[in-house]
Amino acid sequence: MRIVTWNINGIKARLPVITEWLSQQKPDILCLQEIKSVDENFPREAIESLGYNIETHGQKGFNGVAILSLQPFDEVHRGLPGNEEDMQARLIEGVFSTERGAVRVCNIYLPNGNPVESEKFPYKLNWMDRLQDFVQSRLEYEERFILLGDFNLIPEKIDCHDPEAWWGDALYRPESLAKFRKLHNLGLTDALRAVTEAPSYTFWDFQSGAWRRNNGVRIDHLMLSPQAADQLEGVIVHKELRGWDKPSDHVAVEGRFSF
DNA sequence: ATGCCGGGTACGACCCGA
Repeated sequence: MRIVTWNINGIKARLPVITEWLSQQKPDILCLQEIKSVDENFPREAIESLGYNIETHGQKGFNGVAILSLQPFDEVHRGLPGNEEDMQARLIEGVFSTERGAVRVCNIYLPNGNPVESEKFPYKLNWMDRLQDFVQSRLEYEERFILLGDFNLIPEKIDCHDPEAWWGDALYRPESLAKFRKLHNLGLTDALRAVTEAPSYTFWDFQSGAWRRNNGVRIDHLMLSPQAADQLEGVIVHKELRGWDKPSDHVAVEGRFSF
């Protein structure tokens, strides 16, 4: 099974790129972040005509996540528990059947958190606390569980073209990384790091010629339960997508599994 | 280093991203 995460920075603007890429690659599951669309306006027909089932969790203007799957969904869950006041659409989870039981795919758009002095940074940290509780409860199922998406977290120095410049940013500072380590230490495997020690950026800013200068960061991740990690066959960062016409600033990251 | 880019809303700037 091929399972992909991709922050597409607006479904409306990115529809031509997405349909072209789906036609070429035909992944089993494509998880999108930043659809920037309400559910009613998601361009379902263009994607359904390629054979995909679609579940969305959108909101007006910002955020929003979706899962596209060749296989039908057994279950769908929307939203991160733990704060009834939080209206931001940043999590959708799908459960799928295989011959050997369930695969649970949880797609997240973790808050950016900048500027650090604003209310956005404590919101990020609080969101990560809630995610910690959610993932801990999910791992109790002892299933093939994949937590993937735009984490807005730079795990290590190697994941950043210019660590000194980024240090202190909400994506790369002690409070953020402490919570990321805590999540990791629940027993999750960082899929990309399980297969390579090489720098493997997933985001290049639109500004300042970041792509041309390879000034990138790795912030899009697949984190695997032990049951999923045992069946990991490889990870592909689809870097070429950043060079397409009208690209997202993020590229797709694919995990290949033997289930 | 912020808002140089790019998308969204809504139609003229302003919000947001990382």
